Amino acid sequence: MTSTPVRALAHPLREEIRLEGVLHALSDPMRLRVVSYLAALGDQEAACSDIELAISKSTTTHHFRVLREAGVIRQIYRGTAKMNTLRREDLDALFPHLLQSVLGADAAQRRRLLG
Amino acid sequence: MTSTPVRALAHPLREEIRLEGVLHALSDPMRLRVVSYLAALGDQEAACSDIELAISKSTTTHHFRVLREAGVIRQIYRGTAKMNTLRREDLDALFPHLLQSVLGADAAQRRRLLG
DNA sequence: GTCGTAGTTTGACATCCGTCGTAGTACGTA
DNA sequence: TACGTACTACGACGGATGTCAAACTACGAC
Repeated sequence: MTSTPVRALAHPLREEIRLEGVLHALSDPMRLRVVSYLAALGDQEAACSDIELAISKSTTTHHFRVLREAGVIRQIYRGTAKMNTLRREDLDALFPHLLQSVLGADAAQRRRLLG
Repeated sequence: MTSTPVRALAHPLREEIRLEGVLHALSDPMRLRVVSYLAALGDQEAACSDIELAISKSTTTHHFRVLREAGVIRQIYRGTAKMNTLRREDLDALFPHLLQSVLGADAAQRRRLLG
């Protein structure tokens, strides 16, 4: 077979993504850090373990799933790793500038609280 | 006395407002409707009862309090009514364009799901 | 086949959340 | 003072949430 789709992951279609779900997904500090990290990578993929969150593995899994089910990130398996990317195109099409302004707000707050 | 500040309500200072709190406050459909309603009014105040939500009075009180404590709205008593306004200036200063893009996203989703 | 790495699943736990109804408080007006 | 309006406070309830530890699965490399 050519690249059997093993261990497929459920993602909402673009039209199934809901604003409330996206906002809720982004309202957790850990998840916001993940999204900010992924945004900084551009199109490059990141494994779940690439992002340093001071929480257990199972909690990490949980947060990534919330982000995926809200339609914020896309996840695919590559060997033993699970790679993540932001669904920028889908989010921008549905909610123009939303992601950008949330990321900007996050950066602003970080600067404000730590700088 | 000249306008004794009876029944004062606690509001977070601008610098106490947190992005996660704002996003969480906005991630509930009822609260998003309130914010959208207030935004449409501009600087004009609205009483809690002006907004038609199909929920009980106590739940309405709860949602307005969440919005106030997150720093999204300002509430003051005027006689028996409690008037609400968006804290646009504070939010725009902290998180430029965030409110605008969330409101735009909300409008877009409404159009998409109902139009 | 064995091992290590990466992530999942399950179950538990405390907390928070959205909701309600009932009873209560504050205020304006008659 | 009595009444109606507008909102609050309290207590309850079911369900979601964030967290963990322990046991498990999938994959690549040796």
